[in-house]
Amino acid sequence: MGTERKRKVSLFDVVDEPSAKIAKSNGLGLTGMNANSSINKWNGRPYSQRYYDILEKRKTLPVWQQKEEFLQVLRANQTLVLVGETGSGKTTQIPQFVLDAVDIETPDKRRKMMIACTQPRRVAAMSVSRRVAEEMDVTIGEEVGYSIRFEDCSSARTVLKYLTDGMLLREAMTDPLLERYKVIILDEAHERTLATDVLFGLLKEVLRNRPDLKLVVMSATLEAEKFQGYFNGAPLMKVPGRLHPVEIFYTQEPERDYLEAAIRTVVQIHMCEPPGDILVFLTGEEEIEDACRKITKEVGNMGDQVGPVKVVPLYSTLPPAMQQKIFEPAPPPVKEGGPPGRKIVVSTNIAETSLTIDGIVYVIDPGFSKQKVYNPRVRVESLLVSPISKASAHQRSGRAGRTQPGKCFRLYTEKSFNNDLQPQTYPEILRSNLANTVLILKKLGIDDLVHFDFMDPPAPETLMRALEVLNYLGALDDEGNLTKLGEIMSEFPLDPQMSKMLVVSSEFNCSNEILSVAAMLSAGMCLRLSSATVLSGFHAPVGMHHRISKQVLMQIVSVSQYSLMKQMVSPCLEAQKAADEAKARFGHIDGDHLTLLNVYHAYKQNNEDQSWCYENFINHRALKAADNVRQQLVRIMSRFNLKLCSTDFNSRDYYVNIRKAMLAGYFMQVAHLERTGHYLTVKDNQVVHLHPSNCLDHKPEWVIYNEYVLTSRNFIRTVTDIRGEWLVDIAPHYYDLENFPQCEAKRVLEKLYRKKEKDREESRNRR
DNA sequence: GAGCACTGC
Repeated sequence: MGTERKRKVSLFDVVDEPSAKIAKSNGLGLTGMNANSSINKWNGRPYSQRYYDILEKRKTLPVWQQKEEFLQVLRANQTLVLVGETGSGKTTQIPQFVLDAVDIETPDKRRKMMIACTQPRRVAAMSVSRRVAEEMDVTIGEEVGYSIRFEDCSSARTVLKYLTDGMLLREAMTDPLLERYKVIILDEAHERTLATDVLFGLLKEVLRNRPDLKLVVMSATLEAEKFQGYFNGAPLMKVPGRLHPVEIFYTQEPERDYLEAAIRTVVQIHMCEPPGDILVFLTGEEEIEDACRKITKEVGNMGDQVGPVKVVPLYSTLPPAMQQKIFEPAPPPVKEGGPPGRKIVVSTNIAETSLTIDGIVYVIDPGFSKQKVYNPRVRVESLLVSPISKASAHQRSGRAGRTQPGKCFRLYTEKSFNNDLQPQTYPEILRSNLANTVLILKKLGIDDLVHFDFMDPPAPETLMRALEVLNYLGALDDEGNLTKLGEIMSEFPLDPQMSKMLVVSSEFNCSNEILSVAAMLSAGMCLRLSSATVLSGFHAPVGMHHRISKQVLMQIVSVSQYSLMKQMVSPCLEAQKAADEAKARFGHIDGDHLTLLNVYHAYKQNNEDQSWCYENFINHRALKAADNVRQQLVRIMSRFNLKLCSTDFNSRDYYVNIRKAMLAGYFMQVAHLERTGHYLTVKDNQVVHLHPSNCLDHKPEWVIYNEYVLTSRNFIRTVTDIRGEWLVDIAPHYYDLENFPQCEAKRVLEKLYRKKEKDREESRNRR
């Protein structure tokens, strides 16, 4: 871990100084250190700077004072770019202005049209619409509503609808000209989600075909000119934010170990700075839990010369009940008149945009985050710890100024900030597997992907890969046109492989079961039931003994058990027992997919009972989510008259059919066990290892896998045993030996093809 | 035998 962090930090030019020396002068052993001298180090820096230019802000009027100007510009233009920092009130105000400005009746006066305001996140769509409904004094779901997956809170009377960007994209699939809308507002456009980027290109075309439609693009400052350029020089309006000034500090030298530096900075702030809570940005769960422990320990070591602290971790996979802790107040002084307490939140990027914590005065920004990257050559998405962008750093520092003037400590040099950080985070569309996106584009009628007007065009190789995958799946024909199958597949909110598996499952007489497997996978379930999972607590580095494996916490243990287990003195044995029991109960030796199916069946057989879940180490919340997904998938299946059916459970084919149906979707994600004892992915010939979380009791010759995870090694996770014969039966077009790299798997396949040929001849002769 | 940033449909 330590060495890895060093490697990451070296992305900023690290001074070649032994880490020991740094640790000695600035290290964690702060006891007895002169507090004031350490704080002066940053207070006295000549290069500390105020980031927000307050004078410039005064030049711009607040959003509610610019209404008339806004209405004029909107009336005169089809597209308008509106720039506003967090706290400008644009998300609630602008849609209400629009409502006043435009005639929402169709020209023939026969029906009303709506104003759509998109948000990247469900919670935002919901909470903002509620607030606006309240401001307008209407009932939510009536004139003002929202629409998110699983929940449509709108009616025939709705004129202003908040919805997620993904939802609007789905709507476009059935209503290509978005004819029910008069104005579309794309909010938080600077976040550049996949859906927002597709909507950009799509809306640009729709605007040409619908002169009556208007588009408002709302974004934070930094990329406004780019949006303006993209939308043919649309006028740009600015509204100021209402953030307090935040003072930015940089380190004089690059930090060798950002985790250590972050902890040191927390302790220094706590010793020397006035009251106010601290927010620390780190990259992932493990790092965060580690930091929390170390901070608690460090502060504890200092005794009662400093105030008490409440250290709170925050990341998305934390149960909601635990996430709530970030809103609890800082602890009171230990004794009356003693030093005040402080809340310290250690968080992933989730606190950068999705979650807002009031009362934060100090932000510590080490300059890194985990980012998704896609390698089209091996078709793998992975997470990489990378330096953040300037925009992201700006966003992070802004978190310090929500309630009062704040300070942000950047654990990198000002030179690094200026020279090394790229201005913007790469948009998601440049970092993702686009198979699903291409399928949606095709369904939207975009035939020429190469000339589609992407704001940032993806790499041609990524598009080629996506087209290739869709062609192998039968969603596109050889000319790249959407097939009937592809059309059905595009309706499922799933990856193309999974949609394919589902659509063909009726033919394998197991659609009921495949629905459950798909729902479980889609709800993010990958059960880790092996005892080794739990045992990791023992094998963890010194100081981590009391830590329970996160898999146990999140995947098989319910929320209420989480707090319980955190308090246990030696939870490892308990957790191991729990996992062993769970595995004994639900594990299926043929694979993890089937184990997921077992868990789902058991859950249903026990009437979705919460206490049953608790007793059986099942995460009730996750199962409920899976059930929700399943219902949605069933509705889509019925819409296309896809039969819901099962093989007799007592039949030998029950599991065989399920495995075959899975293969029909996942034939491109197969690995073969070589004589060396290693697995090689088929065709790509990547060496991979079965993730130790798997439930198999043997190493099958062929496996399908759901995920390819690049971490310390190349792992395939959620794997199921399949048979070589099925490959040549179910996906001969992919297992076409003419077009196959030389390898052991090829020789085995050759044999299988010969055998198949022989069998065919024999049966012919018998006739 | 290991370790999943964050969304969304």
